[in-house]
Amino acid sequence: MPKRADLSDTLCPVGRSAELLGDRAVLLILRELLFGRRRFELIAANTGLGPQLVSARLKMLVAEGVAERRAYSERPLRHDYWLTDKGKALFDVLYAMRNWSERWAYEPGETGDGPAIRYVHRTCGADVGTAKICPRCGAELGYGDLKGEPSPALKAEQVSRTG
Amino acid sequence: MPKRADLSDTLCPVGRSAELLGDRAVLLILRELLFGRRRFELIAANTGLGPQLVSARLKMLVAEGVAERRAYSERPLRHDYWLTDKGKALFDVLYAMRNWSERWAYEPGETGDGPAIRYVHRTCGADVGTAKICPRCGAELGYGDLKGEPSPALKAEQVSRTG
DNA sequence: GATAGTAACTATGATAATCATAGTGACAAG
DNA sequence: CTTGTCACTATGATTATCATAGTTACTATC
Repeated sequence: MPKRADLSDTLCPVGRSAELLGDRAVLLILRELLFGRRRFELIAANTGLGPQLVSARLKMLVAEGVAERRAYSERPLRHDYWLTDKGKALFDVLYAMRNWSERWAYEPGETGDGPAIRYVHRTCGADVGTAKICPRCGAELGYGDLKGEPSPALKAEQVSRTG
Repeated sequence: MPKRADLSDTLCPVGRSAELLGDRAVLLILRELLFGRRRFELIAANTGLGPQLVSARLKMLVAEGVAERRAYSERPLRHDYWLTDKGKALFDVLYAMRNWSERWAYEPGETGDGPAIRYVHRTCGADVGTAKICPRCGAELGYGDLKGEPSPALKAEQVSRTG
């Protein structure tokens, strides 16, 4: 490829975020970080991305202020990656993607019985389905408000990736 | 590049949609289609993408059932592209991207005074800001419910692209 | 104290996606 | 019959991505 066209100077808000989010590797890494998987090797294993690509994208996310690199051990020196507030706010985007997929991206019965991931509202316990606001208590649903439970089939897939 | 890793068989809903949406060109084309710009040349001009890429992505969107190719003129034969219901449902994702950008992706004052795009709820007239549900009437906000008004600066940018 | 293990990366070469630019086909208008 | 429009396709250079292997720095085990 040639150098990718630069949209970072467009004023369009979709164009701006597309510069960051219009990249499979970035989306997959964000998924891992949002699920609380912070370690390099775990991210690489779960996403199936090569270490070089993971490394490059994590550097980019740090440079963009979306993630933060922290030492979690001094001896031996080890680092992991945490989302900043700017990064946590991307939950809404990935949640919208998840909702779209649950509705449109599976063949009937492909995920077993229910959704691929069941989300429960932490504060009231309701299964939110694919709603944007909690169907029981009406609260908005953002980062940290939901507890995700993968279906047995998805859980099996995740285990097979991490070994 | 090598063949891009295929995620279309993953059960993870984010992974599945990432296969489609983790691509700058796709996001930009969807933006155009959601804004009602259906003609090939207009899409190419507004996105800044080359015709080959636009052509390839539109074919893919049609193959995925996200868009539809229709003849809008018989003589001369001319085609344009319309979103299907599956495509219209992606509004939620792009709207979440827009909301994130409005909050996190601009320097202070960069868009002038207000947001880069002001959204008004069609049925009640409220300026929704960056809310997920209408702050006045409480309705959920989906495809077709909002009227977007670009800021003067963004409008100028759009005009400069299309000539 | 030499070997094996762990975690976070970096290096290398092959492959293919992207870009810039130019060109095509079918028709309409002047 | 030349120019213009619109939806594309063709070509070659560039470069991002993948697969695989290697590196660094330390710990744990034999």
